Amino acid sequence: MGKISKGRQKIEIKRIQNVDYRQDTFSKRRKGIFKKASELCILCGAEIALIVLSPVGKVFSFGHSSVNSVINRFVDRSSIAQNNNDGSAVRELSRRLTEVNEELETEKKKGLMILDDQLKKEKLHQFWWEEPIDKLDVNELRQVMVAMEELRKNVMKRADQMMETASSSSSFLAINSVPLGVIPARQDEGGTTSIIPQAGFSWDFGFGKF
Amino acid sequence: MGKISKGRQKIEIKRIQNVDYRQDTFSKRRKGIFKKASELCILCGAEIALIVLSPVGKVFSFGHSSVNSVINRFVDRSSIAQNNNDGSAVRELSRRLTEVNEELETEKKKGLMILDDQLKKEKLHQFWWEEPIDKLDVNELRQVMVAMEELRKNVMKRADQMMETASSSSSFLAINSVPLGVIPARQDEGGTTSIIPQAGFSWDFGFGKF
DNA sequence: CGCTATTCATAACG
DNA sequence: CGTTATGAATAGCG
Repeated sequence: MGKISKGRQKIEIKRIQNVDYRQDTFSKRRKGIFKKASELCILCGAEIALIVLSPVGKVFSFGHSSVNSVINRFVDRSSIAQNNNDGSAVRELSRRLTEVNEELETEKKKGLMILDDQLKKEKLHQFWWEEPIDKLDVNELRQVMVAMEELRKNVMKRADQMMETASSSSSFLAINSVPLGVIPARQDEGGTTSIIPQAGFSWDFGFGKF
Repeated sequence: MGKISKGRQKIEIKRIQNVDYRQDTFSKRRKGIFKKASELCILCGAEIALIVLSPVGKVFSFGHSSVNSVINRFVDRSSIAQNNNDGSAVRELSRRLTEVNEELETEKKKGLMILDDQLKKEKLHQFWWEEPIDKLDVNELRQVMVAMEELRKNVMKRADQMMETASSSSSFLAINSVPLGVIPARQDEGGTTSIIPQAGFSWDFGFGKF
């Protein structure tokens, strides 16, 4: 009866060469980081947008409140210096319009959704959230809404199942497609003399700690 | 000589009420999640966009390769066909914007009222759900990640420094600000009936594990 | 994937 | 913010 396992071992942070091992690690860590993200949101009321593109092109995202919301704000902030002259203002306006329209639509559907839920609250599991006064809102979804009994724990578990199991059904595709609201950005050429060397990493911390 | 510290204690994942404690936690965890993100990139060659908006509005972001790159792909289909730019058009746009915005507000309030009712019926808790979505772009997501070990360390180190002392220098902002610009969209068939949550939490996992 | 043994991340404190 | 004692996340395997 020796050790059943060597247990966790220290690893060097470098690309994992073995494909299988790499995928396994990807799954585990992806799960972990999403959990961290959600916890940060809940604990500190921060807004987060996390998008992970697996090496094979799968897209995973998490956001509070909504990935788009965070991204939009991120983009707005970054594009301020851009729209001064020419028709950029128009584009910006147009963009906002589309954005808001999109949101309106969502909002409407959401309203209907909520009402509908109330009627058949028996079957569907509805979840609650607390959050003092902030932007309370419900997301709309058109698919299997899996309830998560326990707090985050089960959430993660569920999410994982989803990720692991979910064998696609083309029918979903038509329904949930594009997250609208942001216009593809201009070529990101870091005319910026970034301290951060290439490698394609980019960091952006504002001032202050919070 | 009792214990010098109780050490880490288990905490409930709920909004931290104490402001100071919350900020401290925010800083620590933010640092942690960014580290996790970078590690995931390096270990598995994944591309990540992580944007964190502190409860106070500060923006922190991390991305590989570049936040924009990931975001763009995430929202790629959201292009808007928009070209003309004469005054009348602007006015019209502006008018509609206001119009839609008002409707949005109404809709939101309505939704909130309904939601509020719903919430009163049940015990408040978390509000979680997951949503399926289509595979944004199953195309080539070439995972070109030339992990540079040396560099990585420097980056992390640098990042840490920035996170720790971000308040000191204002030069960082100028240097690392993401050069995002709005660009006239290109035509897109669209046909996208997107149902993207605008608030609350949203999850989006593609199908499959990777 | 599930199970352990370990390394890591951090809640409490000072 | 730096330490310290613990709770968590996970690398290595089955």
